[in-house]
Amino acid sequence: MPRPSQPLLSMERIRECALEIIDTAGLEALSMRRLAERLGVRAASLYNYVPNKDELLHDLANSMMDQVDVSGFGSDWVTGVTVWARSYHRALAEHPNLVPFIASGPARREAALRRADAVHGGLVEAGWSQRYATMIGASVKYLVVGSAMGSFAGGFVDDAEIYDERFPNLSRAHLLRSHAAEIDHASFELALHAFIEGLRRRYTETDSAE
Amino acid sequence: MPRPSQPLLSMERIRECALEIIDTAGLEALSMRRLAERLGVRAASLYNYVPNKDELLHDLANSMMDQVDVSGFGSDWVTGVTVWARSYHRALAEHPNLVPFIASGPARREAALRRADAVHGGLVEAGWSQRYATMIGASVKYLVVGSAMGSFAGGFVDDAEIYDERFPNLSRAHLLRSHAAEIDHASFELALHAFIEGLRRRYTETDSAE
DNA sequence: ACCTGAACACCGTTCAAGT
DNA sequence: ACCTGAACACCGTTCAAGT
Repeated sequence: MPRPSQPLLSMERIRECALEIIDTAGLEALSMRRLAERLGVRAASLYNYVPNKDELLHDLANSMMDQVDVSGFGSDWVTGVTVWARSYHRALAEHPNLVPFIASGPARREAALRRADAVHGGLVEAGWSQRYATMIGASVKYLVVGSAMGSFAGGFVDDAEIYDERFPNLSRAHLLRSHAAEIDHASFELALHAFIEGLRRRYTETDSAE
Repeated sequence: MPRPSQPLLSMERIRECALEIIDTAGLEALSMRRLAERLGVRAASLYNYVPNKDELLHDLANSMMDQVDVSGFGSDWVTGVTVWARSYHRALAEHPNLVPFIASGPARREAALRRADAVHGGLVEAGWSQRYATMIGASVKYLVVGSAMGSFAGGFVDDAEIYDERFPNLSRAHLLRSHAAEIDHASFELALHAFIEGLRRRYTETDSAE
C-alpha cells in the first residue's frame, strides 16, 4: 500500500478547529487531545505543525489582532483613537473566550508592537507629550480589554426574577441577557466618547493636527 | 497511639497558602496537589474543607472584593464613583494573578450584587437615568478590570534596547519595567478623571445631589 | 514527511479504608 | 472528624517506530 500522498493535517485546519472549540466550548475546553480527535488524528500528530499549545494560542491571538485598524491616525488624533478603539473592540468581541489569554501575558509580538508604535506616534504628532501619548494609549487599551472581559453579556443568569426584590436598584431590564449585548456596546461607546471629551476639555492640544 | 487532637488543616491556612502560590507563581501554578504538598498533607485531604478548586478560587476572589468601597455614594456621585473605582482598582492590583479568574465568568455572588446595587442606586439618586446609571457603572468597571489585566507592568520585556530602533515612537523610558507601575497608575487616574470630566460636560445632571 | 503507540510526569476528584 | 492510598479519567509533550 502506498502512503497517502495528501497529509491529513494543515495549519489552516488546526487553527480553524481550535478556534471553533474555543468559541463554542470555552478556552479551558481546548486540549491537544480533544483537538486531535476532532481532526481525526492522534494528539502527537499536532506537534508536526505546532511547537506546543501555547504557541498555537498565540497564533490565534495574532491573527485576531490583525483586524485592529490603526490607519485613522492619518487624520486627527480623535478619529485615530476612535478607529483604533472600535476595531480593537470588534476584534476581541468576535472571540470573547480568547480574550483572557490575549489580555494576560506580555504582548511581545512584532505586530502588536508595530501597532503600539503607530498609536504612540500618531498621538505625539498631534501634539501630545510622550508621557501623555503613552497614558492615552494605555487608557484606551484598558477600556477595550475591560469591556471585552467584564462584559455584561453572560455576566448574569438568565432569569432576572431572582434579583428583583433583593436588589431594588438593579431593575430587571438591565439584567436581562437579551439586553446585555446592547448595553455593552452602548457603554463602550459612552466610555470612549466621554474619555475623549474629557481629554479635549482638560488639556490643551498645543499644536493640533489639521 | 491516640489520634492527634488538632487537625492539620484549616480553611484559613488553605486560603493563605493558595493565595501565596498564586501571587508568587501565577494562577496556573496552583494545583490541588501542589497546594496540599505545601501544607504537608495529601491532595484528598483538602476536600474535607473545600468542595473543589473552583469554589476555592471563588472564595479567594470574594474576600478580595470585600475591600471594594462603595460608601462614597453618600456624598455626590463623582466622589462615589471615584472612591469605588480606586478601591476596586487597589483590590485587584494586590493580587494581579487572580484578576483573569475574577474578570471572566459571571459575578453572581451576593456581595458583588449588593455593591452593583449600591453603585446603581447612588447614580440614580444623583439624577442619572436608569440606563445611564447602568452604562456609567459598566464603563468604570471596564476601566478597572482593563487596567488590572492589560497593565504595562510585565507587559514588556526587561531590556528595552531591543525596541529602540525598530519602533522609534516607543522610546525606552516608556517601556522600562521600573517605570511601568507608575505609568499604570497615572494612566488609570487619567482615564478615570477624563471620563468623569467628559460625563459632566456632555450631559446635564438634572437634579444633582447636594 | 507525516502519523502512531507508548510512555512520562502531571492534573482534579472520589471513595473505601484507616485512626 | 480528619487524613490516606489507590484509582479513574483526564492533561501536555516526547520519542522511537512505522509507512
